[in-house]
Amino acid sequence: MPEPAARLDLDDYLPYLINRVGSIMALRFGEDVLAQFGLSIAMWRVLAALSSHGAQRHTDLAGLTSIEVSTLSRIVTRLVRMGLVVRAPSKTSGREIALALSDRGRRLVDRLIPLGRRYEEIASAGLSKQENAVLRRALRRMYRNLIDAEPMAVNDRTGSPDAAIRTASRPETPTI
Amino acid sequence: MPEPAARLDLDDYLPYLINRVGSIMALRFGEDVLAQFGLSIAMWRVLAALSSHGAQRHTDLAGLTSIEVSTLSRIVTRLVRMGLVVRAPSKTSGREIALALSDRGRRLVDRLIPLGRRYEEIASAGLSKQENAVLRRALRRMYRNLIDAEPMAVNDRTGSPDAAIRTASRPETPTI
DNA sequence: ACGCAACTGTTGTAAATGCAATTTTTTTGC
DNA sequence: GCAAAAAAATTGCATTTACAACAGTTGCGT
Repeated sequence: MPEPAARLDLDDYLPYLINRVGSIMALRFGEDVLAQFGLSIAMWRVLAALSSHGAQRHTDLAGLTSIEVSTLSRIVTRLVRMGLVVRAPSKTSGREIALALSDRGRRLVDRLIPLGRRYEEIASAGLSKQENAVLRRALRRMYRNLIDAEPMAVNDRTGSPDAAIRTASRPETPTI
Repeated sequence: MPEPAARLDLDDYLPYLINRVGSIMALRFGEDVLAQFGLSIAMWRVLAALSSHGAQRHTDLAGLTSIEVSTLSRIVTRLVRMGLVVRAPSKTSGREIALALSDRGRRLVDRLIPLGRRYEEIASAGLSKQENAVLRRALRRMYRNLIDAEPMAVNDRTGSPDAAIRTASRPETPTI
């Protein structure tokens, strides 16, 4: 007997709700604001992370921004060429490179921040202070839950031979 | 007169929190579950939307999934080739519902739904029923707010009379 | 000191993505 | 009924992305 056909109501499914808000938010902010400055969403994320957390190594920045390292590498190259970011080889370690905002980059970000805040306001209009607080706490909690979660064994009937392998080879976990 | 250097605290910035949760959630579910079925996140979104909302036209499906129409077109082609989706030949005078799950597609989705639900649980573990409800309501409200919002750009002539409902159709790049 | 394993960042390459046509289908005005 | 207009769907093409391979560093155990 097949499953009782567990129905899925998208409009109450958390991953769907989150993706949908994220998509429209990026679309709007990207088109309405960032495009005018010649920036993509990814670039803005990099700049914002550097502004908020200060100078970072490449790998850490990837974790902060949820951008894959190789993708980030090219984005940073572009930001450097645009004069918004500077690369500073670490004195203590020959393999690490510290990334930081240039003066121009900092000035740009400082100009962008109020616009981002404004969009945040627009998005969360109508939410009470409590609701807003709950929302943020919930999102932070979800992130932690997912970071800490063990990979779920999803087996059909036959034992999958690679469960152990998958556990071992889990690269690319945005460990903040 | 320079701005008071409005500081941005990423860990309290809604777009950032949302993007971060969306990224990790997609990464985990995609790697742990979907990969074993030969599906990408985008494919799963399409299948889930068809399951939840029934047969859809191409454009509507794009709106539902926040996937750009041309991208969706190719994804659907692949799903059809995989035998999971059928393009209902739009009868000459009949209804114009073009895309639907095949029997095989429906069976697959029915098997995937509990797994998605499980991940939803994992993600929202530790949240009370009230918090969970607030979270969902907040996300729905944010979506509506952003759909309805006027572009706040500084230039261009005002009053875009195009009241047509805007649908998020961009990327696998959720938010900032 | 040595060698090997793990870390860091970059690059090669195939696949995915988004925009702008282009083609196909549906609606409309007469 | 039919041609024009509008809307929907697909495709061409340049850009972007992710995975893997690579090259250079560091750390650590022996």
